[in-house]
Formats: sequence, structure tokens, C-alpha cells
Amino acid sequence: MVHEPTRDTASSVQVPEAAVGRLSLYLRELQRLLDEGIETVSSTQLGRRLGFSDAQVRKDLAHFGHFGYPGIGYRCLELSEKVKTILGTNRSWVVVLVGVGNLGRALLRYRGFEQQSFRIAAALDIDPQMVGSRVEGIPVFGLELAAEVIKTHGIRLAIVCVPSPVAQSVVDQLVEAGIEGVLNFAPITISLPKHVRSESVDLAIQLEQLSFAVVNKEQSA
Amino acid sequence: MVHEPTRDTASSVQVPEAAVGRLSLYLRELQRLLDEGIETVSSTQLGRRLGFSDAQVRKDLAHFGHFGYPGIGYRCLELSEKVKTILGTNRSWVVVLVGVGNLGRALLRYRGFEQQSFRIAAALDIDPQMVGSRVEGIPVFGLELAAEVIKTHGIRLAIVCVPSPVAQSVVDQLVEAGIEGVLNFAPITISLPKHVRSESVDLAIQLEQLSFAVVNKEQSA
DNA sequence: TAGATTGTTAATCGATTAACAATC
DNA sequence: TAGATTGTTAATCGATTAACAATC
Repeated sequence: MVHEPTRDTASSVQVPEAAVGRLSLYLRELQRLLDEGIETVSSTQLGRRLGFSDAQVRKDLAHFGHFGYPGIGYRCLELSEKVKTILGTNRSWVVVLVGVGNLGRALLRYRGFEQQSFRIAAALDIDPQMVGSRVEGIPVFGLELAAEVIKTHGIRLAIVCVPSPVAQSVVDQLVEAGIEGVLNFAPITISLPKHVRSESVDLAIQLEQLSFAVVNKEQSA
Repeated sequence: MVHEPTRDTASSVQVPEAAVGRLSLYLRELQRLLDEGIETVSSTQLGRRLGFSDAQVRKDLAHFGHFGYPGIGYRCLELSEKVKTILGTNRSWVVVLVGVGNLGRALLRYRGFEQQSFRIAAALDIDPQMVGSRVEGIPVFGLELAAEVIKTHGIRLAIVCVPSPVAQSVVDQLVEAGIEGVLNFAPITISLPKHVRSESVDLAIQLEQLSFAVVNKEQSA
């Protein structure tokens, strides 16, 4: 009796979202290991460096393939390349930054993510004073040119650092213009069509979490 | 000073850590409702605005007390005050910012979290050129004065935006000086003693998560 | 009262951990 | 071969959802 190959790849098996989050941490740690000249790492070692159990590490990675060698562990370089491919960062992403205020300018200057295959190619703003200028070498266009800028540079992701009151409407325009993912710095919950994904950074919320943890330290200890 | 990375499993059995994270989102949304002049909200309404189920909202809040009124819902003002008390943000927190580089200066300028009861009272740096100056009105001290600055201002939380290679050692010094919570912008996993809590912001990781979601959109849809 | 909505218990679902045969 | 470590299955643990009596 001949069977069709069973489809148990990532497309049919549900990969927990938390596992994808940890994938980024594994990658970051693998890159540190490589910097330290370490060539192989076991799930126990990798987990210890990140505060995860060995089982967690193996399970997470096994969702995506057979990357390890029994008796040896994982080869750091090989695994980091595999993880990059899974995350989609084996190739370069072109990003647009929207809102060239204090925070936006700092991010243009920061460049902390460039080494990780994300490159800001253009900025958008509504301020006529900014439009037409360059900030940190990056040209600033009017928001109404979003669709054109996005198409010209093959942009799929946006970093949005506009004031909260206009954030939803700005994101709506970006979605209209074809953006597929949004990193949002405005402290509001953005409504998006299902085909667009967002991540957000809210420093007030993170500080609140620290506040809670510190205040409740006695109880949780 | 070497510590094990803090384990998430240290969270209390009674209240899931994820529920505490959502508490901040409830608070943010309650403040928007108040701005809109809305006085009461049901778990269904609040959940819809945040993308959570009504049961989730009720369950999360019920971990901390009986805040609702059957037949009516939750009174926005009252609930927001209760949530602030739980999070510890009903009172003001004094924060120190460490590392006055591009990102640090942007955060000093940003002030997005001041309205949420977090106030940066002082900055620390090792650059002799910076030490003794003021940035955005905030005085910059040498890192070696950490303990004194922390004690003088009653500081318990630190925002750390120093380069990755020195982040662990800087945090070690802050812990030594008595800091209780750290918001870390360096893209590394920081080892901390169990009594110190950390949150981190890593833009590269958040962009990677967007990258994954966009690349795997077909499968996940 | 009738309608609405909570807080809570029970049922379901999912994620983490433990254990171990397979394998290098 | 002996020792180490993976990938995977089973067991455990925890979190979310459903349902509904209590209650305003």
C-alpha cells in the first residue's frame, strides 16, 4: 500500500507564537557564540545562557526541522543560518520610517538593526519643513507619496513613530499603500486588516511591568 | 559577578504573568475611554477594543479583585485607579537613565512615559565629556556615582541604553548600587540576581518577528 | 420585573517538561 | 565501545474559553 507523504511541516503543524519569539533569542545568542569562537552548542548550554530548559530549546527548534546532531549538539554557524532562513532575515528587508520627530530621528541615527538585515531606505512625514530634506542621509517624503516610495524601494515593513492621535490614520494610509508589517511606537492599539501584522514598543507599559514586579517582589518570591 | 538568567517560571502561581501584561493594556484603553467621555465599559466592549475575549477580560481582572458591577460592567475611572494601584503606578517612580548616546538622548527628549508616573531624575555615563553636563535639563553623573545618585533620588528603576559589550558590567554596577528593575535596550540577555527584574527592548528582534509573519503569511492564513 | 453583565467553576485547549530510544 | 545529546512521545502543567448562577 502506497501512501502520500504526510504533510507535517510548518505549514500544517501549528508553530506556537512563543516559539517564534524565542527563535530570535536563539539567533542572537548563536551570533554571540560565534563571536566567542564557539562552534557547537548543546540544547542545555544554549538554554542555560537564555534561561530556558534544554527540552524547550530542542522542542522549539524541532518545530522547524532536524538541525542538531545526536551526541554533538548544534553547529552554531549552520543553525544560525537555518534560523535566519526561517525568520526571513537571510535576505535584506527595506524599511520605511514614518514620523521624523525626536524619536524617529533617534531611530534613524541609531541603526542598531542594520546589521540584522533591516535597512531604512526612506522616511515619511507630513511636516512641510521636513519634506524634501534628508535626515541622517535618509530622504524625507510627504506621507501622500507612501504608495510610490513603498513601490519604488520594494518596502514591506514600516516603523511608525507618529503622535498617538494620528497613528491609526497614518497606519491606515500605509496599509492602503501596501505595507505588510508595522512596528508601532504609539501607545495605542492599532486596528489592522488580518493580512497585516504589527509589533509594538510601549516604554510606559514596560516600565509598568517593572513597577508591578518590584512592588510585588515580596509576594512573588 | 555572575548570575543565572532570571527564569520566567518564577512568576506567582496565582496570577499569570500574561495577565499582568494585559493589565497595562486595559489601563491604556481605559484612559482612552475616559478621554472619550465614556464612563462604564463591559468586558465584551473592552475586550473587543483590544482583541481579547470577554471571558479573558473578566478572568484577568478577577485575579486582583471584584471590580465590576453585574448588569452594568466596569466604571472606567474606578477601574483605572484600581489597575494603577495594582501596577504600582498610582504613585510616582523616579528613574535613572544610563548611557547618554544617541538613543539615550532621544529617550531623555521623548518623555512619552512621564505622563504615566515615571520621571527621569538623573543620567549616568562614563564619557568625561558628558559627565557634569545637562541633557534636556537632566544632569549627567559619572557611573561611579550610581549608588549615591540612586540613594539621593530614591531611584529604583533604570533605563539602560549603553553599548552591548558593556551592558552586563554596567547592569552589574547598577545592581550593586541597589537598583531593582532594569529596562534594557542592549540586544543581549542580561544575567541578574533573582530579586532584580528586567524588561528589554530589541528592535531587531521585533523586526524579525514581523519578517517571519510576513514571509509565512500564506501558511498562517 | 426583564435585561444585562459579572465572577467563578468546569471543560477545553495548548505549551512546557520529563523521559528515553535512536544515534553520533 | 562508552558517553553525550538529539528528536519525539507521553505526562504534566497552565492558560483560555464556555457556561451559568448570582446580582444589579
